[in-house]
Amino acid sequence: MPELPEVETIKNELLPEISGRRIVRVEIKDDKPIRKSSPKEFLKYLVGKEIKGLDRRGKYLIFHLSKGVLIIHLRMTGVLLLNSQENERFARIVFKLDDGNTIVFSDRRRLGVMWVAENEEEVSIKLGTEPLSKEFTVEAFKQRLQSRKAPIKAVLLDQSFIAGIGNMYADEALFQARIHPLKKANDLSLVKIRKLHRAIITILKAAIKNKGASIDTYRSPDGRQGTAHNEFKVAHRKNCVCPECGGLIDRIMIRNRGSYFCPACQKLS
DNA sequence: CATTGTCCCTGGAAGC
DNA sequence: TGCTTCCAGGGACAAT
Repeated sequence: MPELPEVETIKNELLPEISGRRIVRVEIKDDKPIRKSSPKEFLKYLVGKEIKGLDRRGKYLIFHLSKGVLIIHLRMTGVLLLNSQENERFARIVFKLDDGNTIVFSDRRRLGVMWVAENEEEVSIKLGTEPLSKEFTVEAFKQRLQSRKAPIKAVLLDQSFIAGIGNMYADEALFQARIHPLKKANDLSLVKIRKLHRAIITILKAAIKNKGASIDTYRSPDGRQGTAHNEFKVAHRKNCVCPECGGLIDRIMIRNRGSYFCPACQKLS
């Protein structure tokens, strides 16, 4: 599932290949992903535009065009493949570039979305702090946690609180900080807040270095899997042995999301 | 505003 | 073997 490290990897790998290229054709095999305009208007907006840049904001990809932007969210099973040679059974939208390259948006479960807009403001405005930016300080983190009495796991998944963390990396960060996922956010000690702040940054950076995690269908644009999931200690490891204490990893539901943690290492009290 | 529950979506796994 | 049921979870949305 694409979270911040996966989307960052896609951005890093795609940008040098498509920068300065012009979109010459767009094939819509399935119009479900297209939002906020008709498929016809979507095509008209994109064809002829040059790709000037590519940014990530939270889990969103922002393609900067010669005029306006293309915004893509991959949700659960979306991938962007460059010149895919695979039999693309799940190809939804195909972008053809002026150098012959193609970008294929492929999405097994059809939950991914994309739309064109004048700028990225509508996305930026609703998203919280970027965890890998200078704005993400212990002080600001602590300040904002004070008004949250929900479980810390739920708060980490709130994109308006902090942008880009999803289920996998929230579980990993909480384990590294030894915090129970049900711990109330405004009940964390300063020591725990510092640990969690550090854990979020190190977990995300390590995952980017490993080109993301391929737990489900995730692939980078060259079709390869990431390796970040090989280093997961608790995420998606129910009934596996905790690498720290040898106990069993448990899984509970928090806000309808499976939360993996070590009951022995991550105490609630 | 903060919080929580429901819905979308479908292939693969699990169960019978 | 083949059918049915369940499961995964990001984010929009509504309700409280």
